[in-house]
Amino acid sequence: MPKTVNTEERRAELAAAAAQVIARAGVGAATMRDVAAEAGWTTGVLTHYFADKRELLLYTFRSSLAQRHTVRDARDEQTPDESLMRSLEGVLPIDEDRHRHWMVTIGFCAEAVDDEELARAQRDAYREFRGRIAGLARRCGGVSTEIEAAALAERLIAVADGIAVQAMFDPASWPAHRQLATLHETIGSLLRA
Amino acid sequence: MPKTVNTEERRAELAAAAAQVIARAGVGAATMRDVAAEAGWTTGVLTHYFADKRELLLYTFRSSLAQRHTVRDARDEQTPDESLMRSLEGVLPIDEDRHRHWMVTIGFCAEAVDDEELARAQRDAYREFRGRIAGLARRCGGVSTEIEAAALAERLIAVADGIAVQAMFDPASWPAHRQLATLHETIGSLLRA
Amino acid sequence: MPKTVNTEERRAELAAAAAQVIARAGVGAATMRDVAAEAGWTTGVLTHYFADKRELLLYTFRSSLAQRHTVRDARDEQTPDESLMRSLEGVLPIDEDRHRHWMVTIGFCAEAVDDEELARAQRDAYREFRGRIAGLARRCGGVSTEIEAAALAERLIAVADGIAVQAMFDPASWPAHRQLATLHETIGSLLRA
Amino acid sequence: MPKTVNTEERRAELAAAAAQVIARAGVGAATMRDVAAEAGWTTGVLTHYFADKRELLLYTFRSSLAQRHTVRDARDEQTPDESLMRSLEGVLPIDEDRHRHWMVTIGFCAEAVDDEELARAQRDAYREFRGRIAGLARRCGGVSTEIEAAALAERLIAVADGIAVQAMFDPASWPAHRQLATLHETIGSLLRA
DNA sequence: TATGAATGAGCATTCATTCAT
DNA sequence: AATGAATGAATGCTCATTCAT
Repeated sequence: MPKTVNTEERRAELAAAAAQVIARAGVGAATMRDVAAEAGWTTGVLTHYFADKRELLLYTFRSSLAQRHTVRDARDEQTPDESLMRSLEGVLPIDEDRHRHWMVTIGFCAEAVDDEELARAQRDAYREFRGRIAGLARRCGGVSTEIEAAALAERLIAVADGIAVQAMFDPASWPAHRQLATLHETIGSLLRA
Repeated sequence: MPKTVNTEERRAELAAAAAQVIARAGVGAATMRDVAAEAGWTTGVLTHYFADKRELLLYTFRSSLAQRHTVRDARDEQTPDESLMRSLEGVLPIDEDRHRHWMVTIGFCAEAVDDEELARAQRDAYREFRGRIAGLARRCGGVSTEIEAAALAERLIAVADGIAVQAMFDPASWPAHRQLATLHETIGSLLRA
Repeated sequence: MPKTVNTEERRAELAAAAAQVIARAGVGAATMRDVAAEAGWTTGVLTHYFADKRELLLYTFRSSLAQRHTVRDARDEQTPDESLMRSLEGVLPIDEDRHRHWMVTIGFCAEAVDDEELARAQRDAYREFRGRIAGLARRCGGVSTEIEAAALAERLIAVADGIAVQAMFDPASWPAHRQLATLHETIGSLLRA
Repeated sequence: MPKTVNTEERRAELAAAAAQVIARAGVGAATMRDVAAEAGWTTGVLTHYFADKRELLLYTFRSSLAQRHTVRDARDEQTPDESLMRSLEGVLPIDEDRHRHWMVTIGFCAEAVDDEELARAQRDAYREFRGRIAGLARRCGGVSTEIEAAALAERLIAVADGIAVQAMFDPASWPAHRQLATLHETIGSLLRA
């Protein structure tokens, strides 16, 4: 009986290595060799678990995304207000994981140009996140209709994303506490208005 | 008597071609050959005006940025409020030029990982823009100190960037008028609060 | 008590799969994986029964050859004239088996360059066939010496091979009945002369 | 003004190197690197003059074919009988050039499986040759119709090809003089009949 | 100034082969 | 006996870069 490997686990392991390399050196510099070496395997293993580099990248993006959701879901026993705020905080690059996820997202975005499937994956991820935030906003009260909730979600996400982008471009100006403070204040203003 | 060429003009022309290719196919797929072909020249010309690909990319980013500022500056005879709003609107990918600029920005960002000079260029661009917005915010009234103006600028930019990012990821959901409407409403809320 | 396998049968089975893949896609495209899949096994089985790909190819060639002889031998209760003609007809790619054998032969030949053992296998096969045809020619009458028989065999084989080669290169021009007619007429001329 | 290269000449030069490598080591072993090295260039040159390996192979086959025709054409001031015989002799691997051409042909044939364009190139080459031989046969007298000429051409080519194949498979048994003698005798028999 | 020929390092990918189970 | 995970060398090909003209 041959040795059997948990395929999904192995794929996740390799995707984690890919995310690491992308965060460290950029998508352009993330070669199959580098990813394999980062994971402690040879290139042959990479092609054994992923048809090609594109599939690895797609899986890495989805995996990075799923990981963030998992973290959030683990804390689900919270008030809707807390839940909403935690979800939006999850967007900010305030720790290594979230910073890495932004790197993967940017790299993925750069590769998604001219690739409909990758673009769709990104779009779907965004819509799913917007739906999630809209749902939480609804449960928080303050909006009465589905449409209002969606519009509010867009604004809230805009603020979080906007802070994240600035923090990615100018990390020195944006330590974690400033990102969080700015997020809370801006969202406070928005909800009060 | 050798033919004389306006070096800066030629560089700008080549950078425009580079921006076009990056927007169409992504940084990863933007080869020297493609850029040269897009400009109607051969690769030799590219290497004649730029030391290497990295320099071309850097110049392309700065050039794309400068072009946007030029557009804005041309309309400077406006009230401070109008000026502020126009500057923030300039961030949104609501026409081909601005969409292309975002493509260049994203591609540049993906390449800037692990390259301090590129990262600095991006950071400086951001800081310069923040300063500009803070200045306008000051002249609009409503904030009394330099520090308050900077903080407000950060929030305003966050909103504009956040909408832009969503629009880039999901263009179908974000036609120009929705981007503008959401920007105006969200910033209205912010200024009122 | 381990399962016992008839080694030779298994090797023949695998060689048949190899012949099939070579005929379908060419030697160059006949990978170990493809051959194993064609046979319904995994690559591990292939390497279990053959030391390496070269050995598989050699065995496949010999196996393909032996199969043709078996077919001929089964019809051995014939007059010498009939036997001779049937043997020469056996060269023509007029059915799937014989077409496949030519494919294997051509592929084998392409690989035999720079490989003395493979070249020898091919040479020996040819000599054995020539001897067989010479023997039949002798029994048919018309030649009196061993040497004359060998010379006649060479000519007869040349005709059959020559038709076969043309038929392989341009199958549309050479349906089975034309191959047979041309063989019979040409050999008729030769024997009459 | 840049250095200008005669593209066709360079392509022919590279194709000659490819033919050399194929004859020496087989198509399977003829790598781009080997061919480049044989020609005294780097791999980049190969891809500069040929889109890919397949195109190189196709060009090499056609080039090898054209070269043979050129040789024949150079001797065109001959009686039809001589012309016919020289053309058929041209098929035999009796010198290095013709041997190399057979190697290229066999390798090409092995690659043409599953590749309609290569197969067509080979088929067309054959038909063109048949037409040429039929034309010569007609001018020699002995056949009265177009159809008879074509049928005769097929037989003549069959004999020449058949001898060539045997000579390729068993060179030791087939020195040049034996190939020629067998060709002349067999074709003599055929024409007399 | 502009060309395009030439370089060669580097890439993703393929694949025969090994081997623990 | 059979599996399939893993290896890693080798392949075709890309492409930034150099440079003689």
